Amino acid sequence: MEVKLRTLPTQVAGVLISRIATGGLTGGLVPSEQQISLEFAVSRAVAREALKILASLDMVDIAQGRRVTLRPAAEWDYLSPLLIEWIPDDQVRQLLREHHEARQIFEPAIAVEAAQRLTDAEILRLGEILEAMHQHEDDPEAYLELDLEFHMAICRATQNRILDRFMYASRWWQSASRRISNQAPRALPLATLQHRAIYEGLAARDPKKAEAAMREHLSTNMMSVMVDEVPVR
Amino acid sequence: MEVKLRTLPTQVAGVLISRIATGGLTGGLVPSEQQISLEFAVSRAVAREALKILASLDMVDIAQGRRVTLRPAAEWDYLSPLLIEWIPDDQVRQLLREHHEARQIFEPAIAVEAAQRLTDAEILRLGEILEAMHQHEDDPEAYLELDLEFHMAICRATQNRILDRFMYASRWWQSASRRISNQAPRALPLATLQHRAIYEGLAARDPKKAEAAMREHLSTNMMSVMVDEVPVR
DNA sequence: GTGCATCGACTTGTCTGACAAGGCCGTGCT
DNA sequence: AGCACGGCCTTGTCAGACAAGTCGATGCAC
Repeated sequence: MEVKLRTLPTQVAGVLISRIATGGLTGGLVPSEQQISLEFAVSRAVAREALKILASLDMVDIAQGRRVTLRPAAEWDYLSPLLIEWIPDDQVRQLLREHHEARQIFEPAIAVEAAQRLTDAEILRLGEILEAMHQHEDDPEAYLELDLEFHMAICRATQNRILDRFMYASRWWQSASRRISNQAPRALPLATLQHRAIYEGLAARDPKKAEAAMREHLSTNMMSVMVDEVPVR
Repeated sequence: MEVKLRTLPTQVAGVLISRIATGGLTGGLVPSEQQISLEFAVSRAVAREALKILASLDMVDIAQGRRVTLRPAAEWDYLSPLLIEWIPDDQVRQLLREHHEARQIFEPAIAVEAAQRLTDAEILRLGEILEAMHQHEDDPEAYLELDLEFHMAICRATQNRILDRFMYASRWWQSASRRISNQAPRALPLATLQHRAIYEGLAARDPKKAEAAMREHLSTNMMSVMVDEVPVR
């Protein structure tokens, strides 16, 4: 019995991604639609969609008449789960650190903005999520979902769609980061305490307090993320 | 004579985007591949690719058997030029402000990180760009390119691919923002002065000085971006 | 009446083959 | 040496077909 996990183009794109990311391209050339079609025994339509996926990750350029060209690795979309899934573990580990550094930059700033703008309804909602987190401290997966929702809700309260987009686009890294830090002993109850501190700063509409609580929370997570022994996925 | 500006799927996607963004969908339902194919007189393959584009903007969900469903507007990719191009001007104007706010958060932080990490070669390169900017103060388009390159180079120096991605992904907004602020009288020579200050902070590897110069630069730009009369594109 | 299985209509996924349109490069002419 | 042309390869678009999955309505059994 065969389980169909993904569509064909996604699978093909995955192989191409890993081949590109590890430098396994014949002559450094991205294969053409026809070459892909032949090698993977799929129709040209599927090969075509696979290449479109690579293009959407900013990994290649596609133009009529010209063959598909590789783009600089510095510009690839390292926020996409599909890309992350197919690059080597050590790169993922390093990216995880980089993401955490980025998070330390904008999450405290987001807390500051949110503290100045959030509505009573949003405060109420945060309180609910916080309570639910407390209730689910024995269920890591449920806790993780609530944790993400908590941080997203704060970001949403900034009324800034650009910040929101950054946050949303990086949610794979947010999940990965928490999955790791939640492995520490008594991590969940401690996290609840820290989230409560953030909540209180926000509920008091005190930017400084919210920011400080957020920094405190992030520095706890950092320790887990920096450890090399933990599997990244 | 007809000029072909874009591929067919892109054009169709554009119309669908504007229809979705302005609430002009019949019954709130995203049309199916066949409906699109009939309405726009294109093949199903083109209709299909158009929908894939919408999906890549996080505007819709696609799954076999189910018809295409609309996703919440809060999660759309407001960094994509294609999406921006097809939403109303007042939204673009508002998003421009939001982008500037986001920029005020991470660009100073990037300056801090860069000041601690950049190599001699990178300092040299920044100096070259700065000099080129000075030379092109009478050519707004060329100046804009150099300006973007200057800021990208600083971000690149942080050695953080997540930050880099944010910066790269938001380059449409970076361009738009500068195109506006460069309309002010004597904007370019003033900008060169401010960039020189940033450069000097970085070259001295002085995080505080680089950060302060960056903030100064951003606050000048802010004034232009906040003015309502200037066309956003 | 309620619950469930079945069927049919509709949707997206994949395949095949064909031609159009555009870019690249070597040939051969000037 | 330079340029125009033409073949070859590439991506873009079209058409029609069948597979596979979802959803709701129908109708049967209880």
